Amino acid sequence: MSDTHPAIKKGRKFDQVVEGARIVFLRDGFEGASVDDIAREAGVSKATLYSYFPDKRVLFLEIAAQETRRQADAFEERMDENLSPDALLPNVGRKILDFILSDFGQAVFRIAVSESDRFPELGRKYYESGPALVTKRLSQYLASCTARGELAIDDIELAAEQFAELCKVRVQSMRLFQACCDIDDSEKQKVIDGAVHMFLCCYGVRK
Amino acid sequence: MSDTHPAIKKGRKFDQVVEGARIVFLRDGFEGASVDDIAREAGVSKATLYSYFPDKRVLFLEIAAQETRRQADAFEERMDENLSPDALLPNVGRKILDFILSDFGQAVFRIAVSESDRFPELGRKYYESGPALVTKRLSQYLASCTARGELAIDDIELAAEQFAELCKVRVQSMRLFQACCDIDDSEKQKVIDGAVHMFLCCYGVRK
DNA sequence: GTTAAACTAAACTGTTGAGTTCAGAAATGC
DNA sequence: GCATTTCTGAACTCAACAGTTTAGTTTAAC
Repeated sequence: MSDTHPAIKKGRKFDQVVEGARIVFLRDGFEGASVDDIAREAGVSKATLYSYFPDKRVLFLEIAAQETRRQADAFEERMDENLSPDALLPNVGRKILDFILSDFGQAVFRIAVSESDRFPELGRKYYESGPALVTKRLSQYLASCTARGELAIDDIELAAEQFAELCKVRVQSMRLFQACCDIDDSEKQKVIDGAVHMFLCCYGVRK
Repeated sequence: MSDTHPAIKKGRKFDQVVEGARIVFLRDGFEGASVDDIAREAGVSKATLYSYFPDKRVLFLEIAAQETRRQADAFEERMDENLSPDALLPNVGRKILDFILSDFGQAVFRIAVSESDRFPELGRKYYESGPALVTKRLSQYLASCTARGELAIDDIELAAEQFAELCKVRVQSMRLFQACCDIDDSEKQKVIDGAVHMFLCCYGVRK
């Protein structure tokens, strides 16, 4: 059996369908997206679309699962545990912040918030593959710093979540609610510096 | 002219309509809510509803405006500027956290996130009457502390936003994405204590 | 008790969108 | 070439929902 791919798919336009759905769902949400829109965006007939997916709901869940995986990939890289906090935290902060502000990060967040009522699993998966994953990786790093005596942290998981949260200051809601034109680089840097400074102030060991 | 009320309303069931719309919109969002649902919930006929509001959109905006006002009221009380930070901040933290976790706070946030694309003004109003208002009040207080020499803060607005953000640690996303059964009181207290401790660590003056 | 305003219930219109069907065209395998 | 699978497109069903209309009922003011 020369099956290269898992199982279910069996047509040449499968990927087109998925890609079209991705674009439209991320742009318009579940209700907002119409199947006709998706088919048009995918350059595919409705019948073809329905030959792959039994209904809109299943298609949506497929996309959502795929996107949470994609989200997880963006954070899966292990951090260099040997770097000192004041060298590594700014990079981590920048990465978190850039993700939050990216079109992709915004879209996924918006979808997760507004559809996690209709699809309870979606909210949990988003959380696991996003915020929870970040703080897990960060916790591991902070633990090794603490072990080395570079940081003095009591509740490591709380500390990790605090740092991640501090990186969202100002920018998250501003972007989310279009409360401001846009966030320039110096603004971002201010937030990251603030987060790192506050964190090290609290958990850093005096030299 | 013995007009007691502004202008537009002119029937006895006006308040019922608004109340019904409030319940259904906050529960189901704009698309999710049907006008028939609202009329049923309000105990009113559809014709009556349409005698007050020209269409669903206007009704929604009315509710949204009302709810952002309600949200603002929850934070409008001025803080006692004479209290020391370690006495006042825990109370502020508790208030923020309780609001975030309340059904009302959750519902309004969810609506703001998912409908601020369809109704651009809504997002901004939500932001102004919620997060922005909190940090504004908090900034005033922090400024007076700094003036008294009780705190040493460089960028006051940033500090205010940092404190508010620290109060959302863990609980905000957990509740939002139903990632955990529920948040008990000791958990809340841990988050607040963590926020206050971190904040004072960074901005408190050494005694 | 009369009258006018507010309200009701239910049927109606028009639209939109999910999902189906099918006759035929295009690609693919051999 | 020929056969099979995949895809098309357009027309279709069906249900939900926004908004309207109407004939008739309730409320309340005087």
